[in-house]
Amino acid sequence: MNAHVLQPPDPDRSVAERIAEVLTRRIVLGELPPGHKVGQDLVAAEFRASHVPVREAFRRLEARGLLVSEPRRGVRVAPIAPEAVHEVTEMRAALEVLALREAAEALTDADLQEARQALAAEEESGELIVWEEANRRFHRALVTPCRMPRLLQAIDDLHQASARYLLATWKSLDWEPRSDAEHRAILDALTSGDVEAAAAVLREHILAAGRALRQRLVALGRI
Amino acid sequence: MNAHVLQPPDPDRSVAERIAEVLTRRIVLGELPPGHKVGQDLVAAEFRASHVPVREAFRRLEARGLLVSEPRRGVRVAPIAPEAVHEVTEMRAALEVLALREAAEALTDADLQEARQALAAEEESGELIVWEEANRRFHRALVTPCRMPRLLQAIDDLHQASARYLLATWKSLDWEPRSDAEHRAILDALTSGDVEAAAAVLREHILAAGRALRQRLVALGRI
DNA sequence: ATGATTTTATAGATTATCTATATTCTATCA
DNA sequence: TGATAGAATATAGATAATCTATAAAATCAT
Repeated sequence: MNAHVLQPPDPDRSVAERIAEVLTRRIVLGELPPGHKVGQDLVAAEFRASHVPVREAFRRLEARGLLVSEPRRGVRVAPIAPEAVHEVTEMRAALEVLALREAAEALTDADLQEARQALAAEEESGELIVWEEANRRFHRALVTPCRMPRLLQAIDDLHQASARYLLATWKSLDWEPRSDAEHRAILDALTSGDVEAAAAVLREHILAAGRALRQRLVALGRI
Repeated sequence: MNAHVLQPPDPDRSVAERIAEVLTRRIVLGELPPGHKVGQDLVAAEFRASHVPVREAFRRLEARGLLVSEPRRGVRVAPIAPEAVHEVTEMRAALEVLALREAAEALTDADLQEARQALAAEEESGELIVWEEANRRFHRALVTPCRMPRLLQAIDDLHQASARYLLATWKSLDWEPRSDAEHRAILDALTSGDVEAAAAVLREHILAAGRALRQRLVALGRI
């Protein structure tokens, strides 16, 4: 019996991969809140799958820091704590700056064009989730040319965590479109070939965004 | 039937975790060479386990970069390439420096004492593998106090990769004990409270070791 | 009401079985 | 003889039914 009613069959991707993908999206979007218990049998039933690929998907998300697993007690959606925001922010700053420096010499006009388009998409976006997608596109355009798969994967994982913190903290309601002046400054520096200036702005940009997020999160905690 | 003949039963750790641990050790030590095909049924038979926890162990090691998985073709031990050495080296430099800076204010005399003991163990070691263990102890002592679990996990994973590259490149035969002057310089800087100097030396130390490793690996490739 | 005890639900794992694909072996033909 | 198409085999990925141990919930006795 072919089991994949909801998802397209797609023989090139394993069931575990597809489950991991859907669960990732739900966690990042906040549909599954922090601390939420994710029962393997429930997920298996939903995806018309057995518990084996579900457990494999759990292991993937655990490695990415989206799920936490307690022995004999199953898995839960990772909590959102100010310390974790700080951690992810600092790691992003360190690794994205590294990636940008490594990408710089390989950076083509097409890459810069992609970043410009992402920036335009940010400025057009009226909704947080749309802005966040463009934001990720922008950052990714700058680092992808470094061609370091392990580094890029680590940055992607951290970005996912960041996006989750952002969406959980600023609900679309009270979010207002931001100027993205820093993104523009990074692009200008890169266009004029000043990689170090771009790296410095990128670093401060990530840290500032992290600080804002952390403050807001602490404030929410006090309410 | 209780299945655990070789490993102690230990109900607190899952079968998957124990398999992952043993496979990790084998890959790091080079007992399983790069490119080696790891058959799930073979591993399952060896551990007297079913293929389910074996696959979970595979997912863990895949996330750590020790295994690579091709759909429908199973998993292989990750290759060792000069580009990967460069990548891991740069990531380690970035993240360990971050961790050291964050750890600095929490660094106790006990931590420094542990680092000193590790340094002594390095200098006493006549064998590469013993030295490597002490080396990891040293680096870990400096970063652990930062209390950032995600960062520490990432550093640990990178260290494992580094250790694998080191052991694969310098077979114990042609390795000679090294002075570890840089480790001593880091310790001296920290003892005198100069965190920035320690961070600078740590960074250069990691990068220099990475360069040496990479050069040797490229040379081996040319033979 | 509360603490101890039973019940229930479920995580983790096994075993047998199934399908699809990669690989290997073999036989055929140029 | 050598390349290649096709059959046979091995195995990855997955299912389903079942089992044990434990954590959580419900029940009962005090």
